[in-house]
Amino acid sequence: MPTRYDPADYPPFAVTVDLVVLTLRADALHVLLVERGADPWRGRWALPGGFVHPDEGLDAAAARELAEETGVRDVPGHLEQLASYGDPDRDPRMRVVSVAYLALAPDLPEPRAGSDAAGAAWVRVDDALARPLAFDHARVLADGVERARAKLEYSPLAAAFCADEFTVAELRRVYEAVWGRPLDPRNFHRKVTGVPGLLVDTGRMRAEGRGRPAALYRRGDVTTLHPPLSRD
Amino acid sequence: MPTRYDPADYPPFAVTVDLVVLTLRADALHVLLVERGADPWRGRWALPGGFVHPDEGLDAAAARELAEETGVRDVPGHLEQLASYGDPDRDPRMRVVSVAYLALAPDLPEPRAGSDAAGAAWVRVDDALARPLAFDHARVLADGVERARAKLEYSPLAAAFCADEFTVAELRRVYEAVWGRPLDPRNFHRKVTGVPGLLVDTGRMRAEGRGRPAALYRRGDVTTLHPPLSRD
DNA sequence: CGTGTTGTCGTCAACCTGACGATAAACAGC
DNA sequence: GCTGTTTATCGTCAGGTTGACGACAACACG
Repeated sequence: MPTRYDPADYPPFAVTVDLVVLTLRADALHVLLVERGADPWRGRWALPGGFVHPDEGLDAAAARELAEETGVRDVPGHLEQLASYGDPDRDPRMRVVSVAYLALAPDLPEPRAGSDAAGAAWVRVDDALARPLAFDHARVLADGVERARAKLEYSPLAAAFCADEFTVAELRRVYEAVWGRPLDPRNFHRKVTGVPGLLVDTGRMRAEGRGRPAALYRRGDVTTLHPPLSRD
Repeated sequence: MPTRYDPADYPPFAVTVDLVVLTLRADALHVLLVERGADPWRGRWALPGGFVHPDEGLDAAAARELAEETGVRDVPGHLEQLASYGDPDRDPRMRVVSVAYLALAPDLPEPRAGSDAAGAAWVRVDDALARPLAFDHARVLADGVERARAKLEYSPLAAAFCADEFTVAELRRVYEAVWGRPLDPRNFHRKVTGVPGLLVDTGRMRAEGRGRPAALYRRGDVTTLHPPLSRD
C-alpha cells in the first residue's frame, strides 16, 4: 500500500470493468460482444464494459454494466472477478486499468445496442476468438473461457447456464459445449447424481418431445465438487 | 470498455499493487508484512505495495515492488496476479484500486524497512491472519493463502518455495506447511515421482545429517498435475 | 404395434488412493 | 565394529473411482 497520499503525488488512472458474458445458445457457447461506435477501434467488436463510478465498488460496477448491456434487470447466473489488465499502452489516449469480470448466464434475450455502441450481439465463442477484437479483449476473452472451463471441473457453476429447474441432460450439454467434447450420458448421470448436495430432485418430470421424460432438478447448496469431473 | 474518453468525463483513481509474499521458514508458512510509518493506519501492519508508475504495466509494478520490499534483485519463485480490490471507502482519503499479487519464494533474507515503512518482517501466516491489518489486507491475505492452497493441488507451484535443487521430503514439507496437515511420506513420494515431467532427477544425492540421503531433483516443465494431489 | 429416441440403471476391468509393512542407507554412541 | 535411531524409498493390499459399454424404461411417431 502507498504510504504518502498527496493527491499531486500519484498518477491518475481511469478504471473500467469489462465483461465476459457467456451463455448457451443452441448447444454452443456464446459471448456477448458490442460493436464500438467511437474511436479508438471504431467498428471493431469488443467486450461490453464501462467506467467504474466514483462511489461504486468494482463488483457493483460489474453488476450494473451487466444489467445495462444485457437489458435484463437482475441477470440470473453467476458473476465473478476474472483479472485486471493494465498495460500502459492498452488504450492509446490515457492510462486505463480494466478489471474484467466473468458472467455465466442462462439463455438471455437478444441484446439491443447501448448508448455508445453501434451494435450488440451474441457471438459463438469460437468465432469471437478467431475475430480481431478491440484493445486486449481477445486475451481477456480467452482468459475468461479458460476460467469457465476450469471451474466446471470442481465447482457447481455449470448450473448457472441453466434455468431454475433443469434436467441432467441439459447440464451435460453445458459441459459438452464448454469443453467442446462429448460426454458419456450414463457416466455423467452417475457422477453428477452421486455428488451429495449438488442436485435437488424436485420430484417432477419434463418431456421435451422425443424420448423418455427426464427428472427435473434444482441447484443444491454445495460449493465444491468432490470428486471433480475431470475433462482430461 | 468505455467509449467516450473525455478526460473531464472519467473519475480519477489511484492504482496500487499489494503483495502477498509467502515463503517457508522453519517449516512454517510466513508472509512479508511492513509496519506503516504514516497515516492512515500508522503503526499497523500491512502488506507491502505501492503505486503503479505512469509507464509501467501491472506485472512490472508488482515485480518492482517485490524486489524493493524484499531487497533481492531478482526474486526466484513465482509471481501471479491474485485479484483486485476497489471498495469506495477502502482508503479514507481517495479512491484507490489495488491489484493484489501473490508471490511464492524460497526462504529469503530478513527484510529491511523500506523508505516509508517503520519496519518489515516475516510473520507466520497464522499470526498474521489473527492480527488486525491495515486497509482490507486481512481479506487480501486470506485470499492469497487460499489461492496458494488450492494451486498446490493441481500445479507444480510448490517447487517455487524450494531452492533450485530439492528433495522429495523438502517438497512434502512445503505441502504440509501450506495445507497445515501431515502427509504420508511414502504415498507422497509415490504420487509425486509418478507424475511424468514434474521432477527431473539430477542423479545426485544430498545428506542432511541424520538419515538416508535423498535424491536431488530439479523442477520439470509440466504445468498441470494429472492427477492432482488432493488435500481432501 | 413396431421403431427410433432419450433417460436411467448395471456391470466390469483398469486404475488410483490411503493405510501401513518392509527394506535401504546414512549417523550417533558405545 | 555393532546397535539403535532417523530418514528415504519400495511393496502390498483392500476399497473406491473411472471409463467403456450392455440393458432396459418411457416416451413420440407413423
